[in-house]
Amino acid sequence: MASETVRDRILAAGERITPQRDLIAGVLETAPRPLSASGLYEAVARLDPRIGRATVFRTVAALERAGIVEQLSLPGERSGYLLCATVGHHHHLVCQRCGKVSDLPEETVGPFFATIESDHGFSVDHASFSVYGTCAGCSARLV
Amino acid sequence: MASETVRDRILAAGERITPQRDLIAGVLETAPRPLSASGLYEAVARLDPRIGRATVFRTVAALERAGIVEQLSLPGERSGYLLCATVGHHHHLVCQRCGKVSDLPEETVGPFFATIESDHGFSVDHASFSVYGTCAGCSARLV
DNA sequence: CTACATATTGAGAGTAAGTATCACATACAG
DNA sequence: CTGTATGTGATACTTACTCTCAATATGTAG
Repeated sequence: MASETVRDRILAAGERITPQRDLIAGVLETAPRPLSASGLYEAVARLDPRIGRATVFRTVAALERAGIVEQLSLPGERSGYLLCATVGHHHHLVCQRCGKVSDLPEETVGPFFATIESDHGFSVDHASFSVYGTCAGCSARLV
Repeated sequence: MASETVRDRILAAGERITPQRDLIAGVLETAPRPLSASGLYEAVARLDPRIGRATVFRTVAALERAGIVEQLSLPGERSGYLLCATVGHHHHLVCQRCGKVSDLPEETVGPFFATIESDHGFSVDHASFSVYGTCAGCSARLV
């Protein structure tokens, strides 16, 4: 099901399907947490060592264009690639205990941007950010 | 004044002052917008070509430790180094027209984090983000 | 003022992420 | 099934850091 969905989303975005893209999307799909560039490349190479480095980056770029993958980047850390369930632009909550990344819906972010516009006269165009902390599941486990 | 303040802030953080650090802090201080790694290195080299690459990065790291510099990073873009007026952790509003970066005060961000905690059961530890758009000044100029 | 322990520097090599190039291969529209 | 636009792999290159190490400078204690 999920695999078919990713295929559909790639096609819907006007991108071609190739075995390499299928494989790379599959790796991202099964990863429990964001993969670094080298982590992704190694995981892909383990499944098919003939896939080149450039193809991995090109595929990630294609998946980003299709809105399927997002790149997380944080100062001082290597950036990570993440397959997103939510369509379109959105933000992330990253749990520092379990590494799980969940999507932050527009409803939560919208009022915040509205505040910025009214308080600072700053017209928000876009923002891409991740909030780090402890997810509900991990909090419960810590009681 | 500003230079003295930066010196004080470096010392207060328990970091040593060296001519190189003074010079690099000065470059960041006069930069109107965030400097990329290479931009910073080139600007520094123009003032003193004997300063090594490693020193520039080490100094930036020391200034980050002292809370004087923040690194902006955005997916798909080179990260930028920025001298911050505000002490402590904070966030930025980046104007896409004039490049000006202003600080986003805790008062604006706090309620947003509170919403995340109450709506998602997600305990926020930290977040470092930049919001892109058009600042009040540029908006006025566009009327 | 001097000496010393400790931190910092510069040079240069090394690593990781990502991009460019180009001949060859393949997806998919017609 | 054929043609063409697009994708692929190999490889070289660029940018952004990081590491090492001998030489040097900082700030403190005497």
